[in-house]
Amino acid sequence: MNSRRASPPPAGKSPAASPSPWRGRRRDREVKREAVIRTAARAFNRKGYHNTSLDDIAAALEVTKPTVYYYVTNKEHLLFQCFLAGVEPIRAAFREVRDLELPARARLNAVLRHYGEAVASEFGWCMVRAEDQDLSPAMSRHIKALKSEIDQGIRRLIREGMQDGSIGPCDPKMTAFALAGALNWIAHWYREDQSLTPAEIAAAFVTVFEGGLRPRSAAEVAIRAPLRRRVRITR
Amino acid sequence: MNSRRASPPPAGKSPAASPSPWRGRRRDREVKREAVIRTAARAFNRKGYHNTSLDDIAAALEVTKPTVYYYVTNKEHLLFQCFLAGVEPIRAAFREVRDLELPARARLNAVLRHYGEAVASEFGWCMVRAEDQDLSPAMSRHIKALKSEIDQGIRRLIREGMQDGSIGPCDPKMTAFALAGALNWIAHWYREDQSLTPAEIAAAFVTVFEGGLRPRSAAEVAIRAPLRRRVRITR
DNA sequence: TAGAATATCTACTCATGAGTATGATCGAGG
DNA sequence: CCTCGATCATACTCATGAGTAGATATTCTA
Repeated sequence: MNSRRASPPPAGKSPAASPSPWRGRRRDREVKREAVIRTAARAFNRKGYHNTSLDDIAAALEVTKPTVYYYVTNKEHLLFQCFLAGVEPIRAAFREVRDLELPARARLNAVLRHYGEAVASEFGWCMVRAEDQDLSPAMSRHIKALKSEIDQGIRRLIREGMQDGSIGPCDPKMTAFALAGALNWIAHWYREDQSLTPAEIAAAFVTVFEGGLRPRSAAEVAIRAPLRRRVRITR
Repeated sequence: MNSRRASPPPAGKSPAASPSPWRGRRRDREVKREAVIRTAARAFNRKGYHNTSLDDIAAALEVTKPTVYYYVTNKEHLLFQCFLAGVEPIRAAFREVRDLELPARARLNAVLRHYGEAVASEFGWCMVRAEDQDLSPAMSRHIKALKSEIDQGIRRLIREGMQDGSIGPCDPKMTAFALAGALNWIAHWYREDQSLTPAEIAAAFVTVFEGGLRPRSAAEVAIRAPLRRRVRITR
């Protein structure tokens, strides 16, 4: 019922930032394979995994479905590849930061910034939303392991921060969940609201995480707070 | 390829906390309708919207598909009803808190606590994950409006908090996104990790939001921080 | 107790979409 | 310039799952 192939080749529909390496069939295998992944990621991002058919992806690449299958084994692997493309920068961030001579909070912030940018990237949605429900047990395990690695990495940095004093006392597990959750959620709204760049968003979030809601001087609250508001104590 | 239907009626699979009102056919229309919704929510929560067929839901209720259709118009409406069941407590929280004579931060915290509990509830997943991609334009608009209402409510409380001094200066929009995102994400991991009750989680999160990462006295950091860590400045 | 609702089931239709069998075609090396 | 393998398309198969048509059974009411 909906979009199915656009016969006239350059119909000017999707600007297609990368003009797709399918113009004549030279052997740039790897390039094409990556184009498939990226195109799939974009489609998943826009319409969701289950609402995207491999015909859709093929059409976006101006080829047919068997061609797509020539580059990936099946839809599930395709999602998995998108996931990998999404997490890799995050794992890289951990590696980059691992040996820096900085207090743990600074290292954590750096990781979180990269994390946020990754989530706002093309592959962010796939990474964040790759659910075990849609995957075979094997893939599910694999993905879960990678996610867990990241989670543990964050917790470790939090613990280190509590030790070196750069992070206040807190529950590492819950705090890690809160931080990662806030960042993961970017994938849900960034599509609609691109008023900031990924880097700006990541920076803004880190600022929020840093300070929390409480004003710097706790005294100030007591002075100015309870004066206004209509009455009626509910219930 | 994976799990599909359990033929033997009471195979003792899901304990079914509520023993389903289908025992003889008295007219408890509304009760049954709600049972359908709740059962659907549980199924969506466990296997995802797209991996749950109406046959599955019917089987869980020990009836057949047409019976389910007797109570809901279609799958989409079913998801929508689950969504409504999920958001309603949150909207109620805003109403409850609206006229309290408390600093805005306290009111915000109360809302966030209810929010967190709602997300960890049976309907949390449906509420959080009801995507416009899976819904008709009309429903999508409706859901988006409700989500926006909540978002705006949080932003307003943040702004009020900045005015009455109970909340430190920040960007209300980004802060609201961060808070809501962290809470929304609970729906993703609470299924697997139920080591805490929803109330405990909500409380823990609010604590994190309150203080942020920075230690209470900023001075302490400078003293203890930069002493340890192996070398190698990456890149 | 005879309809009239109300509630549920059996047995379909129909569209979609993943995945494939098989054959055409292109481009490069001999 | 001819063959062989790498690419790609046509034209399928097949399972699944949403939604429905048309009984049938049960309860309520007059």
